[in-house]
Amino acid sequence: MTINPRTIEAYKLLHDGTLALARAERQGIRVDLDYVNEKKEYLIKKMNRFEQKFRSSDFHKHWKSSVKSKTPNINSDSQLANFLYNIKKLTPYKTTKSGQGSVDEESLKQLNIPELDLLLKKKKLKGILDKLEGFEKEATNGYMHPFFNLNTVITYRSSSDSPNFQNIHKRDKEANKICRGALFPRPGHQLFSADFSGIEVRIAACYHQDSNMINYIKDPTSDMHGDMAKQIFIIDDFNKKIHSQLRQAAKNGFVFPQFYGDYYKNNAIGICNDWIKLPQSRWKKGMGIELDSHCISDHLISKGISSFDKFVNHIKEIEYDFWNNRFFEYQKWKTRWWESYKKYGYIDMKTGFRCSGGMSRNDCVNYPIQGTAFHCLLWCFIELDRISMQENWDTKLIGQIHDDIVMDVNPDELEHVTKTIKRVTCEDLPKHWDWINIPLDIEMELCPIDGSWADKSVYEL
DNA sequence: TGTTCATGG
DNA sequence: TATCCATGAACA
Repeated sequence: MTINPRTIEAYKLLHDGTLALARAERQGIRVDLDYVNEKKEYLIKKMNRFEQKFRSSDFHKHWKSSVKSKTPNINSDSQLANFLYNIKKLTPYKTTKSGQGSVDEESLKQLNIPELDLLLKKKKLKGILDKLEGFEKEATNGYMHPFFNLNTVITYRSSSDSPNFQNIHKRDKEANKICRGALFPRPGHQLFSADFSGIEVRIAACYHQDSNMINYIKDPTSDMHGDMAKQIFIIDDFNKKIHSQLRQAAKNGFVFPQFYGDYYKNNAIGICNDWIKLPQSRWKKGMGIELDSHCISDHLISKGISSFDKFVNHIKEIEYDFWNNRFFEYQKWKTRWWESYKKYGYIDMKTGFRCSGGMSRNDCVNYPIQGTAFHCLLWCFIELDRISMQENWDTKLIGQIHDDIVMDVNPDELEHVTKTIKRVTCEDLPKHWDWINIPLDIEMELCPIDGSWADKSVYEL
């Protein structure tokens, strides 16, 4: 599969984008190396404690006795898999792509062996430590300069490396605090970010023009994920605010996987494991997350979903309804798009790139959306870079995370900068590309003056 | 070098 | 026919 620009404008987007991103790279972001060293020491000590505890356990003794000649490497996933699934003959919760028993976090948790928690905790800390060491390695004179590439990704999105600025820990609270707590603006400045809300969903709508989807986007009182949560968890009281965890479960366990081409059985498993913590194998009363004063499992059982198999079937019916009723036009677009690819051998992005060569059905409907959504951000990034130089801003663009622009802001310029960002993203961009006939929106976050990236809070214009 | 695991969108 | 895209570490 290859993607090539078909217009001068498409080529120019990458050319100008490369220049704008190069200026952000040169600017860089400040790293507090004393803080990094302090946290590294803390992490190493904590990791050692988990490791010592693990090494003194019966589990480890058994593992050690099972390997010939020397001690097992507790960092080796394949040695662990061999011990668990070949020596101890445990049943793997799931297998990897190549058919081996998996030892990822989910699989180890399912085994319910307390010692494995020690290994998992150590591994989590190791990930944080690696991130800090990456910062340290790439810092010169207290600043690091992550690269932003436009030539590495199959969909013509961007990537980042040395260090990767696009996968710094965020969701885990402790990891967020440690990793982002190492990153600062120039003295006297503030870190700031502006991210497009639901840009892929909105850009997808520019392609498929599904009327129900457009209503969801345009009507601020509507809530697609909330509606799906009501349907999935069978909540009749439509006046009641959907429990935020259930809404998240619907969003990340059903809606997005469905958009990317997943199907009901995986959704059912994912919702149970990752989101409502209801073990499929032991579906019973009093388990899963709390809903009001009782557990989600009790609620589902009371609604007739009395086993995991029934839940799978329930999700199957919801999937049918999702594509054949709720988002019927989106579904038709996917079919048309795929048929057209099979007939002509390529598909064209709204931004002037042509994707040709071998693609699966999922690739075919996902690539143009992912690429185009990023091109929206890239156009804004180029425009803001141009304006910042023209108006001689002290505020600088320093990076980008797919749908998120990151800046190092002079507090005196804050108001002008944020108004300019809002105008460029929500007005100038849709004027520049008239195929954007869906309203766009951004959310902004600001850190205190001299505060770290871990200290950001919502910023209202 | 390919696989698996973590992280992010 | 069945989850899209990346980087990076560690191991075999």
